[in-house]
Amino acid sequence: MPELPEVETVVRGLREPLVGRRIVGVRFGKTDFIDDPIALGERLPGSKIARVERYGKFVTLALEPLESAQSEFYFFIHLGMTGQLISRSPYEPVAAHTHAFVELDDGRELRYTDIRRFGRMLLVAESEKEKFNGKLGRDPLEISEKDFIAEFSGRRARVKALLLDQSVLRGMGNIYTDESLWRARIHPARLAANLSTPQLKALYRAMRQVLLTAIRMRGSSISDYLDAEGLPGAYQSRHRVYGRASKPCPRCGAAIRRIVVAGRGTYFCPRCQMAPRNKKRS
DNA sequence: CTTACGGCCTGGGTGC
DNA sequence: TGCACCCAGGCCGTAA
Repeated sequence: MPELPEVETVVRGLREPLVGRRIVGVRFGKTDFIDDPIALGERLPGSKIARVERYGKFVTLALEPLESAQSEFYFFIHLGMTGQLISRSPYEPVAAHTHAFVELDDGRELRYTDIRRFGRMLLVAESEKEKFNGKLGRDPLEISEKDFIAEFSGRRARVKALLLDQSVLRGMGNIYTDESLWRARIHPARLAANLSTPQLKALYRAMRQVLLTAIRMRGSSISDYLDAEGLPGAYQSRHRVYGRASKPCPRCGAAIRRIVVAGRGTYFCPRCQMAPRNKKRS
């Protein structure tokens, strides 16, 4: 499931095949994951891809204005849980559940495959971009330690819920949240406001370390995730708690537990990550 | 305003 | 062999 490191890996892999290319056509299969498929079909052809960027868990293609038309606009693509965005030759066989084809002027095409269709595609005009981006919080790799502490220390929500909240930090998902909390030795159900400054500093460093290492290892392939060339990542071999219920904690040997926090399956070490003192039993 | 929670979308995997 | 059910991430509505 693509989170920040996977999306970053996809974006890096798409720059070579996409930047500078002109879109010559688009074709869609099912379109229920696209905000306005008609607008996409009308506006993409003829556009030149100026930049490929990551914004939280979104891949964004910055499109130069059409010769006759107005301002720059952005093609936002969210991979959801099972989305893949892969550059292919049109002669290669088409994977099942492929629902979008973006044809390029060099004869290749960008294909979007998504088994669940929890992903999303939309066009955002330059004038709407600020408003759209305003709904998302800071990038976990760009926020300063000071701002991170300020963001968390006043909040009474569970620390895991805050890490997952895209309006607080853009890009964290279930895997990297659990891995970061384990590394920082913080129980996922702790209230953020109850964490000490040293604990918040440890969490900040753990989050950065986990994300940067995961990017270096090209993300985690635990279900359907593949990068822009169709290759899996390797970080799943470095997961310390995620998906490891009842296996030993790599640090202390205690059995990893799975609970539900913030509505998500949550893995943690009950010995390294001490439960909150006054927590309600559930 | 902040937080918690249930429901919805879809379909592969699991367990009976 | 079939099939009901669980679960995933994001988002929205509702309630406290």
